[in-house]
Amino acid sequence: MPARIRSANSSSGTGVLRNLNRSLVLKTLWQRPGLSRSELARELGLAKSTVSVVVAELLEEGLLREGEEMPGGVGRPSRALELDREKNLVLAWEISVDYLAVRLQNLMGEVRRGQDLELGPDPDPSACLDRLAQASRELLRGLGHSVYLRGLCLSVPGLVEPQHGHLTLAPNLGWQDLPLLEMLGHKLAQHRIRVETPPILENEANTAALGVYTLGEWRVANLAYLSLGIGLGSGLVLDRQLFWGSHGHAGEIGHVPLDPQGPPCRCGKRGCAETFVSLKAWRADPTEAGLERMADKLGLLLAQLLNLLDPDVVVLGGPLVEEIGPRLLPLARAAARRYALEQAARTAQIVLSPFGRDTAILGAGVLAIRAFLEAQRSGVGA
Amino acid sequence: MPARIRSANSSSGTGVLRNLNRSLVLKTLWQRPGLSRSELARELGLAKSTVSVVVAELLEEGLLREGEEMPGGVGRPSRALELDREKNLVLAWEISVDYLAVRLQNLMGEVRRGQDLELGPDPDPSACLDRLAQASRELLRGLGHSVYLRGLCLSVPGLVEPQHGHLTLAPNLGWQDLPLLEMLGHKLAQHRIRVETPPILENEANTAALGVYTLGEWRVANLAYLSLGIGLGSGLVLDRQLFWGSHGHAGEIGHVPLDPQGPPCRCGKRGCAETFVSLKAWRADPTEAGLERMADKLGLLLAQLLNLLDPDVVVLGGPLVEEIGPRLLPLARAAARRYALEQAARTAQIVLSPFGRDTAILGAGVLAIRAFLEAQRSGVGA
DNA sequence: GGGCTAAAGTTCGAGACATGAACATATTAC
DNA sequence: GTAATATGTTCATGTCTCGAACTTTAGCCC
Repeated sequence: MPARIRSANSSSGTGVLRNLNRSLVLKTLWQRPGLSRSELARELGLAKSTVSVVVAELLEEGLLREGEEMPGGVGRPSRALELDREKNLVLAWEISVDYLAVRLQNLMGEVRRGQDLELGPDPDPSACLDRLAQASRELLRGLGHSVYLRGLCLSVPGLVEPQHGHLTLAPNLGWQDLPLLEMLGHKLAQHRIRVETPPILENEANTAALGVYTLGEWRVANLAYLSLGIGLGSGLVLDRQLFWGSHGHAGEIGHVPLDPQGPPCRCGKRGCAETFVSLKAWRADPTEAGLERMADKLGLLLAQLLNLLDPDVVVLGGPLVEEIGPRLLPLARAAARRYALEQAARTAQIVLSPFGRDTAILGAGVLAIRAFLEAQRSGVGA
Repeated sequence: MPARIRSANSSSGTGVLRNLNRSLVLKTLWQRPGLSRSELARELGLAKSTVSVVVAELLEEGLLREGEEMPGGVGRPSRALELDREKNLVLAWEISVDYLAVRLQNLMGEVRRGQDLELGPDPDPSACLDRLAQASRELLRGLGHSVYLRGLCLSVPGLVEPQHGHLTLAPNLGWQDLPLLEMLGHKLAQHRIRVETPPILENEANTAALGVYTLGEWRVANLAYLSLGIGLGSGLVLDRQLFWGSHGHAGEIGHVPLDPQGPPCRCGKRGCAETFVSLKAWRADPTEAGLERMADKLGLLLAQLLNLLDPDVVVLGGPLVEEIGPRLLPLARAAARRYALEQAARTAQIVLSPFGRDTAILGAGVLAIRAFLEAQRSGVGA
C-alpha cells in the first residue's frame, strides 16, 4: 500500500468545519467590509459565539482588523471588522507590449504603491523579470516587519498553460514556449522576495476580466471583457468564476472568422475578427468610415458573445479603447443591437473599462488576493 | 427583530458536516457505482468508521443498496455499494415538435419503462400535460409500495425562465408566456402523482447537453451540445455545470449572424445561423451542394464555439442529425478545421449524439436525478 | 486441517467544534 | 438614575469525526 499523504482534495477531517467558517468569514468581509460579529453571525447563519471564536483567530493572525466602535442606535455599539489593509499586501506585475508595471495592493485591491517602466522592442524575458523584481524590491523597502506579502500574479499578453505556468505563445512580445512561472520563481529567490502563496501567471484579458468583475460597480454573475489591442482577446467570468476552458484557451476570439472573404490574417486564415477590430486595423484606416466599419464588425462579435453567453455586462478595454473608446462605444452599442437577439441586447450592458490602462494589472492583484484567501481555507494560519 | 427561519443558504450548524459527507458519498457512488466502504474512505479522505456510519444511514433510507461480496484477493471481501436501482426512480417528460415522450429512469439514468405519444399540429399545452401525466400513471402502475418517485423534469423546445418555470417562448409549438411549471404541478396533483423533489422545467438543448455529458463516454469538464432541428439551439456544460447565463438564455445561437447579407430570417434580421443550418434549410435544398453549404456554415459556428469556449467535446444532435448526421459529420469536421484556431480544432472532438432521438429526454432524467441528489444535502432523509 | 497474513468493516473512547443560554458590557430613551 | 436594547463573551452540552483496537472473512503455506 502506497504511503498516503493527507488527502488534500476533499471533505472532512480535523478542522474542516472551522476552515469552512474561516473561509466564509473572510470571503464575506472581503465583499462587504465593515460588518460586525453580530451581523456576520446573522448573515452566515452561525451562532454569535462561533463567529467570535473564528474572528479572534483571524485577528490573532493579522488577517482581520478591528475598526472603531460604530454607534448605531440603542445597545452596545458594534465593532466594524475588515481585512487588515495595512498588514497584508500582494504584488501585481504586468508585462505589456510597451511597458512593464508593478503595483503593491492591499487585500481590498487598493493600490498602495506602484511603478511603471519603459520597455523597448524585442524584450528579453529574463531581463523583464529582473526589472520587475528590482522595482518590487524598492517598493517593498521600509514597509516594516509586520507586513506580509501574501501573493503575486503576473499578467501577460499571451496564451498561458495553466498547469505548469508555461507561456505558450505571446506573438506581440515575440516570445513562445517559456517556463515563465519557473523563471519568475528563481528571480524572486535571487532578489530575496518572499511570497506566501505560490505566484500565478495569467493571461492579460483574464486578469482584466476578473479585475473589472471584482472591483467594478457591477454585482453580477456573468461578465465578458474584450481586450482591444494589437490583437484581440477576451476574458470570461461565468457564474462568478474565471473561465479557462479545457486547455486554458477560452476567450480566444481574435481569430473567430467574421468574413471568410475578408483580408488575410497573420494566422493564415482570412477575415479573422482581429483583422477588423484591433489597433492594427485602426492604424490602417483611422477615418470615420474605418471607425464605423470596425464598430460594425465589433457588433457581430458582441452579438456572438451576447447570444451565446447571455452575460450581464460586456466591458471593452485595452490600448485601442484608451485611444478611441468614447467614439467607438455608441457605434458598437448600436451595432450590437443591430445583430444580437433583442432580449440579449436589451438586458446586457456594454461599457468601457473604468480602470483604463490599469485594468489588467489591477485584476492581477485581485487574482493574487483570491489565491491567498483560497489558500487560507486549509492553512494553519500565518 | 424579525423572526428568523433556519438560515438555509449558508454554512454550518447542526449536521452540516454530516450532510456534506452524505452528499459526497452519494455523488461519488453516482459517478462510480460499486465502490466499497473502504474504497470510499480512501477516496474521500475520511475515516473508515465515518463512512460506515454514513453508509448505514443511507442504506436505512433506501438510497443505497449493498451488493454481493466481491472476492478481490487476500482479506475479508468487500461489499459493493451502489445507488439503489430498484427503489428510486425519476420521471422524464419531453414535449417535442411532433411527439410526446415519457421515461421512467432509475438513479443511474437507465430507462426502466417508457412510452411515446403522437402529437398533432398546434398542440394544446394543458392537453399535452394531461396525456403525459396519464401515460406516467400507467407506467407507474404496479411498482410496489417501496418504490419512491424522487423527481421529475420536463424538457421543452423553447426558452425557459429559470426562476418561476415560465415558458417564455416556444415558436415551434406556437406557445408563449405560459406558467408551464405551475400547470404541470396541478396536473400531477390531479392525477395523483406524488414526486418528492419539486419538478423542473428545462430547455431541450440544455437537458440534452447535460444528458450527453453525464451518460456519455467522455469524462470531461466542458461540453457543448448543438441541437439541429427546425430551429437551432445549444446547451452548454461549462466547468462541469450546466450554464444558463444571467437570464437563462445562454446557448441561443440560432440567431447569431453568420452573413449580414444572407437570407432573411423569421426574427427580422438577415443571415442568422438558423437560416443556414436547420431542417428548414435542408428541406429547402436537400442536395449535395446544399449539404456542403450547410456544413460550411456549421463550421463557422463551430469555430466560434471552439475558439470562445475551448471545450473538450461538441456533440451534434436533433432531428436534422437523425436524418443526415453521418453525411454531415465529416464535412462539419473539415469546416471546423478550416475556420477554427488550430489548437482548438485539434484538441476538441466533434461527434454525433450516441442517444439519437432520446438525447433530450435522457438528459431530463439526469437533471431530475441531480436535483434530487442535491436536495439530499440538507434533507433529513426519506 | 491449522496457523499466519491481509484486508474489510465495526466498536468505542477522545477530541474538536458549533450551539444556545446565561452573562457582561455599553449605549440610548425617559 | 433606571429601563430597554443590542453587542460580544463564557460555558456546559451534544454532535460528529477520528484513530486505534477489535472482529470477521478470506487466501496462502506447510
